[in-house]
Amino acid sequence: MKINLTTQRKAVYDIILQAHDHPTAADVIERLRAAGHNFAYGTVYNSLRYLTDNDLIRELKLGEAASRYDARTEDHHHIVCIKCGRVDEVMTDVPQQWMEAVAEETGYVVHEATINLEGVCPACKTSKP
Amino acid sequence: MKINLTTQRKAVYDIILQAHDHPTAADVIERLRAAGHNFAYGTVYNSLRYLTDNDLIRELKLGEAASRYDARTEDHHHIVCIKCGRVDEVMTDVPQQWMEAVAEETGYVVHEATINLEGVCPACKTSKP
DNA sequence: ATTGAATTTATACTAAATCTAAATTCAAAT
DNA sequence: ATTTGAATTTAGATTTAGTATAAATTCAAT
Ligand SMILES: [Mn+2]
Ligand SMILES: [Mn+2]
Ligand SMILES: [Zn+2]
Ligand SMILES: [Zn+2]
Repeated sequence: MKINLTTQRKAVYDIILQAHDHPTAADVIERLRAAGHNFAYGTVYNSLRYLTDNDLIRELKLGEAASRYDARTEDHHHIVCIKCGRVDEVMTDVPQQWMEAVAEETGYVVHEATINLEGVCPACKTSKP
Repeated sequence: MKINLTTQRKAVYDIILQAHDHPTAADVIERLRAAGHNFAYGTVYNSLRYLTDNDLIRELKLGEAASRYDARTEDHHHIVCIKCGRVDEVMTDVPQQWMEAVAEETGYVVHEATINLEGVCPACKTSKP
C-alpha cells in the first residue's frame, strides 16, 4: 500500500530525520512540543510504528527501558557509553564468516544479527571522574 | 560480601539451574508454584536481581518485552527462532579483530558486545507451514 | 532472651506501550 | 455540492514488566 504521510506522521518523521541521537518516544514528544505540535500521546506511538513498519525509520532495542528510533535504515549496529548514555553508530559489519560459523553451530538459518556494544566514549575517556 | 542463599533465593536459583530454555520471571514463578512454592511476586524479582548482581545467573535482554534468565554465566550469545520463539545458545565468539575494528571506528573503549541473532531453528525448518 | 540487620511479604506505584471507542478528516462516488 | 465510508486522530483506559514502600518475619550474634 502507498505510504500515507499525514501531518502527524510527517512531523514525527521530521524529528527523527533531524535527530542524531537515536531519540526515544518521550524525546520525540518533547521535541514535537518544542516545535509547536501537541499530538495525542498514542498518535506519536502509532506514527512511530507506522514509520517503522514502512521502513522509513528503525526501532532500536538497546536493552534500555524505552525503544529508540533511528532514521538510518541501513544495516548497522550501536554502541552505548556506560558513563554518559550517548549512543553512537557502528558501521563496521560483523564478518560473514562468523555468521556462517553460527549457522553451522546452531543449525539455524540465520536471518540477522543485532549487536549492541557497551563502552566508554571518547569524551568520557578524557573527563574527570 | 558473602553470598546469602535464603530458601527463596535457593529455590529460584534451582529453577534457573534446571531450566534450559532461558525462562522469564513469569516462567520462574510458574515453575516455583508447580514445585509447591508460593513466594511473593516481589521476592522472585528480588531474588533474580540478587542472583544476577552476584553473578550466579545472567539476565538476558533479547529485545522481547520480558527479561530472560540464564544459569550459564560464561560469555556467550543467543539466537531466537522467529517461528517458535525458542532461544538457543551461541558459543561461537565474535572475532577479537572485529571488536578492535569497532574501537578504531568509534573511538570507544569497548567493554562488551551483546549479540542477539534471529533465524529459523532446525525443527521449524523442516515443519509444515 | 534480646537485639537488630537482612529478608520477605502484600500492596501500591511507575514507565512504556497498546487498546478502545468516539470524534475527525478527507478522498471518492454520487 | 452532498453523502459516504475508510483511515486517522484523540483522550483515556488498560496492560505488562518491574520497582518501591512499609509492616511483619526470620535469624544470627550478642
Ligand atoms: Mn543508528
Ligand atoms: Mn544462554
Ligand atoms: Zn560518554
Ligand atoms: Zn523454531
